[in-house]
Amino acid sequence: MEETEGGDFLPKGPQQSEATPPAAVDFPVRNPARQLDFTGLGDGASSSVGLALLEVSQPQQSQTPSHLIQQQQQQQLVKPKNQPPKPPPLPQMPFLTMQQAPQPAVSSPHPSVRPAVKPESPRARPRQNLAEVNDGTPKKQKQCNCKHSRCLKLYCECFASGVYCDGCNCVNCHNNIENDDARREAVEATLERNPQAFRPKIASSPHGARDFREETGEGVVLAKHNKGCHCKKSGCLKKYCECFQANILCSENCKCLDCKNYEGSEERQALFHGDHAHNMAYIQQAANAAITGAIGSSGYGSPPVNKKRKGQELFFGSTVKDPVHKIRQFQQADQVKASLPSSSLPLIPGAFAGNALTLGPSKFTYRSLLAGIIQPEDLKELCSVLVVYSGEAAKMLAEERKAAEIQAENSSETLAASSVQDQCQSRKNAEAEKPLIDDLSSGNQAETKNSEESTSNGADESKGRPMSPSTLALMCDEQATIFTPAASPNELSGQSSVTTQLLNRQDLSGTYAEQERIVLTKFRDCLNRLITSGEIKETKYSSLAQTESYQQNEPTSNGVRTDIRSPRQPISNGVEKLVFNFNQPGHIQ
DNA sequence: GAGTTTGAAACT
DNA sequence: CAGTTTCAAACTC
Repeated sequence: MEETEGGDFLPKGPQQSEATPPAAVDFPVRNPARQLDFTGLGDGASSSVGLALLEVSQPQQSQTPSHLIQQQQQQQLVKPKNQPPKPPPLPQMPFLTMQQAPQPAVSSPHPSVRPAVKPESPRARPRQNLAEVNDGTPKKQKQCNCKHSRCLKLYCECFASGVYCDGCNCVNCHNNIENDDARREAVEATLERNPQAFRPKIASSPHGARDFREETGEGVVLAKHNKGCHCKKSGCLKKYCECFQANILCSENCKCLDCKNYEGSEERQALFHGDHAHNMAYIQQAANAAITGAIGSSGYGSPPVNKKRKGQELFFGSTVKDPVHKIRQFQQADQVKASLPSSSLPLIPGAFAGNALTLGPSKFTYRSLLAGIIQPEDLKELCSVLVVYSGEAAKMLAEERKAAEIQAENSSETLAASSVQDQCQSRKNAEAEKPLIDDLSSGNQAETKNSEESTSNGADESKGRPMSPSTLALMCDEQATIFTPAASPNELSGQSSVTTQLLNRQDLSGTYAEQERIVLTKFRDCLNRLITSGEIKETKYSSLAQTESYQQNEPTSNGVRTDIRSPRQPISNGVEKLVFNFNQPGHIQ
């Protein structure tokens, strides 16, 4: 394992950039410092390996940059214990310095979850100044501590990086000039086993960009591990994991178990911002997701950014280990789908969606059909709607009671009063609808706005987080206490007799019950519609899934593509439809 | 700083 | 190719 200094999450080595053609990076470029140049060797060159190297393109001392010489001189000075002073590097073993090195594609300020600097021997310190990353963070060349490998196996980070040991704490080191023959042999053997052994492990994404999430401050790096990790116990959230260590998300290349190193992972985010409030929010999110399985991650303020996602998830995969986890992965998938250029995608519908590049055989995941349907704004809206319904119901019922009283007082006009009551109720129903329509109308506007904002630059947590059911319930209760007294004209009518008070109390109780009934009825309707949305989605994806198997080689084929929509888009949202239905007068009972 | 855990690399 | 061993870094105490 290599450790980048500063505890920052700099990748192990420079990312292979687009500027570096694959053919040129068959050998290591990842740690340029004192790095041997394998350029000139192709994949098939392992037999001739010898570290041939820079001499091909960068011959000899005469062209050795002064800073290289300087470093070489320093190497002599700081050579590890039990190593005799090195002679100047042989021509065949040219070095690169950090200055020459391509900057890591990932220089993200990984929030320090670990102490910054690996303890190093005093002798090693002078080298620190040699390597700087562009952000000013000292880039210390790591020192290995190999004891049994002679630093001639890939176990040795120095060797794996293609650099001589320098200032390391290794024992019986052969990764040096003095043991160049042995080293060459080791390199040959290594390349023989794996011609790509010295290739950088981390490859930039085709998009070559990275994204910095304002929300978390974490850099979301669009790169991936060429081989992928195979972590089993670390959740890919420790530096044991090469992906995590390189500050990249696990990819379809990985074969890790219980991976939490994917975009949208609560564990990962918690690790990054460690903020208590956020943690609580994530706990809430996880809990909600576990309970409902229906709320898109975007609903919790996770901005839709370009993301790599963990493995491909086949929608109807059968190997679900952790539903919540998998849901999150799918949420990530949605976001990826939404943000990636369409031309790069085969555009797998809905929950199948994912970057074509991420399609692989290993990750089967289930995602709720309802995922993404409900957005946080929708929940807020729903809450507001229910509150308003509650209030309006109270008013309406109070009116009814009042009318009934009047009717009772005028017993001789019983039949007529009945008619009045009906009229009153009809009128109240109409009035009750009106503010709802207004409210929902504005709500929808707000939703649209929020969606746009979320889509463009990330979610606004302050307004993006949905309320938990308990919060919603509390809110409704609170609102009820506000609305109901005001909505009970009897209380204000001046009738103060005991009989009247008792009657009012009974009325109040009945009003509460009626309020509750109406609100719950509306909520039930809402849930029913949500279920319907899920069923529709299921039907659609089922058919598309079948289509997909025939069209996978035609990424832009029409049928699939036109049906793919971001969950935020109205047609697949379902919530919008649901909200409109709330406005239908007939639904008030 | 010692011991343990972890996962890549090496080996069978 | 899968399972096991070796190794060194990461991590814990």
